Amino acid sequence: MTKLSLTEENYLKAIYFIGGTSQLVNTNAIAERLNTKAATVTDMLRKLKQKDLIEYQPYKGTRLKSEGKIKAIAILRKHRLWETFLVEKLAFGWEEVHEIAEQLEHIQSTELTERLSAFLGFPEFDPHGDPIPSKEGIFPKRDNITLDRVKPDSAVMVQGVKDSSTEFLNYIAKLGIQLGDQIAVKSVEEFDRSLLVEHKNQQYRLSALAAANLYIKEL
Amino acid sequence: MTKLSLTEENYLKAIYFIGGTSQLVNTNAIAERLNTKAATVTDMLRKLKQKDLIEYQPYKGTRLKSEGKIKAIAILRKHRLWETFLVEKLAFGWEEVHEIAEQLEHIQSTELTERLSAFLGFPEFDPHGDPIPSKEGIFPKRDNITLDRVKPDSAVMVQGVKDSSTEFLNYIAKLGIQLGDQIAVKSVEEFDRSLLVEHKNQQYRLSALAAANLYIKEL
DNA sequence: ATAAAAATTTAGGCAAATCTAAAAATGATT
DNA sequence: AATCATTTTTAGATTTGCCTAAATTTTTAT
Repeated sequence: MTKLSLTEENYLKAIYFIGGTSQLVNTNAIAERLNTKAATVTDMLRKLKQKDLIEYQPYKGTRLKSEGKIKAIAILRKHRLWETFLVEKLAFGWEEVHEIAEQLEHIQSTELTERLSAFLGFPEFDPHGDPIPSKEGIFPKRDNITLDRVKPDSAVMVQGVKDSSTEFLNYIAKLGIQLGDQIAVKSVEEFDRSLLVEHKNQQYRLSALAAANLYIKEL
Repeated sequence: MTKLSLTEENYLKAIYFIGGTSQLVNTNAIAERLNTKAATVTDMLRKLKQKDLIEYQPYKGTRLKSEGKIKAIAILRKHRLWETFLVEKLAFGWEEVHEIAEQLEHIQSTELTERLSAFLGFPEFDPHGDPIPSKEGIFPKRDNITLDRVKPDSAVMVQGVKDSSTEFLNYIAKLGIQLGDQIAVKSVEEFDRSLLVEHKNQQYRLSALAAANLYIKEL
């Protein structure tokens, strides 16, 4: 129930993204993700432990405790709701929204979060296709098939991206791939498992890596 | 162009609210508004002066310089746009929104601000009836205020009608409303934004639609 | 198994924003 | 014009989040 500082929230979020809700997370991994130094992370881990938000044994790593998980998931919920708002209501491109959502996710008001969710029609997935946890912290189910799992000659619809780095988003933006698009897989190259696909009446080749980062639904 | 800290922004805003764009503002007045101590304010004033955002002579008070004015007005613009969003899109009551808007006003993204404004239909007044400065920092003229933009407990004079259909003119004639009449707004109903007004020693209720079509001047 | 490498923590400091208490400047009053 | 009250600033600390450099622990490799 204690109100966390913006920095504390970002640490919880980082631990959550690296290790999820159960895996041990290294100090250096956190430092790298937050562009800070290991020594700084150690300081903060001691503080978060004292607030009972994380488990932490010096030299052994850290993981979220239940209070920490709740906080981290609540921030994620806000982040994805705001991204949905930015894309669906303000017509931002889905590559542009992350930075702004990073700020908006720290706004403190559960009332606001819930009204925003209602305004957006209680969305379960954000514009990247990532699941939006409910206010109780439950994630909606989804078929997690990626494009690289698909047999040749199948038609699929793009449901989301796994890798939401700017690089990847830019890449697929360049190809013109958007949520809801249909893609037909023509063939798969034995050698490097790259795919020959047909998309918007064009044929081109997608690397295995790119395909592995596109969530799809088979049609 | 320099990015200001949240605290610096709040100081500029406070100076703006107390002294507007030209009046000298006392250290104590700022301390009171920000619930802080005079000594703290002195420190910050020295810092803001160094950044050339304010004029400041020890013991003499402070006032905004042009850069400071621009920043303060930009924050005000964001605050009022967000309030409009919260009330009009998320159906908050207009008493509840201030605290949330205080947080949202610090989100850094001009792109976001401008798209929000567009999404709201380029509003010129917020739900309290306060003017929303343009992105160039220009305040809209108050001439075109309609009765629905007015705060409760304000007295106004009828200056004209927006809708000049026979139906509307007949309606206000039936109520006995004429140009130059004084109307006092007693309260605004949350539910449908209808107004309880006092006019010619009578109290009655006006719909939000009727109020939106009456141009008024605040007294 | 032991030394080298890597990861992590400790120690000591710095900047921002805050505070209290004391000193200084201003202004108001006789 | 001298004093007293008020306002403001200065001085010295504190907290938070961050840093570098040195010390320590863990892991890896000979």
